[in-house]
Amino acid sequence: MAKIRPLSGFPEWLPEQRLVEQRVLDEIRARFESYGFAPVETRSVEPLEQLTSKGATDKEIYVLRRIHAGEGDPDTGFGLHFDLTVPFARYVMQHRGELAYPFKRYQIQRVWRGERPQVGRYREFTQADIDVVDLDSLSLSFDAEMPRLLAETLAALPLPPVVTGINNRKVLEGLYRGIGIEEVTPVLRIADKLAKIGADNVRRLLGEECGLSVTQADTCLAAAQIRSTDTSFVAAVRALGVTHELLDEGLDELAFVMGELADLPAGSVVADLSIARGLDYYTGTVYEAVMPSRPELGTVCAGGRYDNLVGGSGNVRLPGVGISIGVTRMLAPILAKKQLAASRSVPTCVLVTLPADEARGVARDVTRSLRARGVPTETYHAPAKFGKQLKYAQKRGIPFVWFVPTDAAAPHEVKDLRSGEQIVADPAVWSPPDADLRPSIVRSGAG
RNA sequence: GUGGGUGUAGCUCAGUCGGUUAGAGCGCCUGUCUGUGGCACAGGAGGUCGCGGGUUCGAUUCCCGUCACUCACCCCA
Repeated sequence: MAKIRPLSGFPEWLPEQRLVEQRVLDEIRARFESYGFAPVETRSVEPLEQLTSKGATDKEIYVLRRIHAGEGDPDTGFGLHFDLTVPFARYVMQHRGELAYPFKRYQIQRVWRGERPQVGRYREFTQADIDVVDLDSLSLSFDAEMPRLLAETLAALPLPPVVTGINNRKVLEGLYRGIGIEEVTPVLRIADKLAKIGADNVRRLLGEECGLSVTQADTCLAAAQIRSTDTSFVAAVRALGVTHELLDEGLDELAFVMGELADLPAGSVVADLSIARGLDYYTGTVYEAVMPSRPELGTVCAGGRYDNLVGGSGNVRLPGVGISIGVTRMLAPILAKKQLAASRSVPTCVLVTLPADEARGVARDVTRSLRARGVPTETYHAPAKFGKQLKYAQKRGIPFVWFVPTDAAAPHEVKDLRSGEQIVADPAVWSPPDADLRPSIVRSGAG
């Protein structure tokens, strides 16, 4: 029998950690719904051709296979989804006649990637996605709604601050074409690495790997270094002296988005012209969010506009824009280091003690009464010394212990385990302070 | 997929220059403090030293392989 060990890249949590994750997921869902996004859940698997088309080719996909399949038998042709956007595109196509447009949906599910795990990189993790799709054309105002909702959601979470960088593919593509670059994609990839490898390396690689002239490389580098928290990036790009139709279009779009977000708290969004987002299906606005205090985590949220992901055949055209929150990436390192934990390992707020078997009836009545008032309550399972029952509550962090009377004449009492204070209480009316009703999230240590 | 590091108790780690019953701290369980927890003290459970093979009288220790974990590259939430 093999030893029981954790599986790398498949994080699991103790209850006091899972409680934090659940709270975060609840908060995200509430924010998504406050903007009117409708809930959707898709199946965990998609046909492999669905997963491998759409330009997302180099994702490591887990393939489904029956254990009793024969040696030469093919697999089932299904794979676990590696994101929520591709399944969503399939979902929209499948139900396109039944949905109301623009269709706004949110989807919070696990996804799987068969990559080598590392810090902040997992093989099974949770994403929280919002997307909007519309028929034929999609209003640019949704490009601005995404980072707004994202910023609001992240600000409400018990996590370090997150900055969302915004760019527009058309700006870079137009700019590159405007200076005579034919092969845009490899230039995008290298420019995207600016933050990681630095300006000198970007300049060198643009020359070595893309064959750019010194002036071309300098222009690309200068563009990638443009950042602004308002619309002033437009002037900075214009100053490069490049003109191209696509560039103008991209600048207009990005300026609109940044203008729409001008009221957000300072530092929550920034126009960052180095962001390219790999070579996926994005066609316009792109987003990439990072935690400045945890740069090693990399991108914690990402997304963008895709005009051709949904549809692509016939006359059906469903452009979309969306963003994905990397819940596991943001949370897992913090949970693992116990920098955030729940104040108790169980939801229980009150433990009703059981002094003797004859008291079961009374204990049950007290428990029921508390539960009816919304207080998570459990009864100790067997008559035992109070010391043992108190310890049961203590170890789980349950804040209150209820003592049923040992003789009919005596009053009920409730004890606050933290202060040690014990008071006479009426089971029909006593309630804990609101703050103690549910486990709270506690920060500890540095970070 | 490529390269480096590491595998001893639930956790963090000692240790064995190859030699009888493999250790510590924390955690866990029990008891004592006349049915009210935390503290203290006393006791206890828990390990085929990752797995397979080789060398040897003898391997947890040395060698090879393998798997797992981990770090970096690639790529990404």
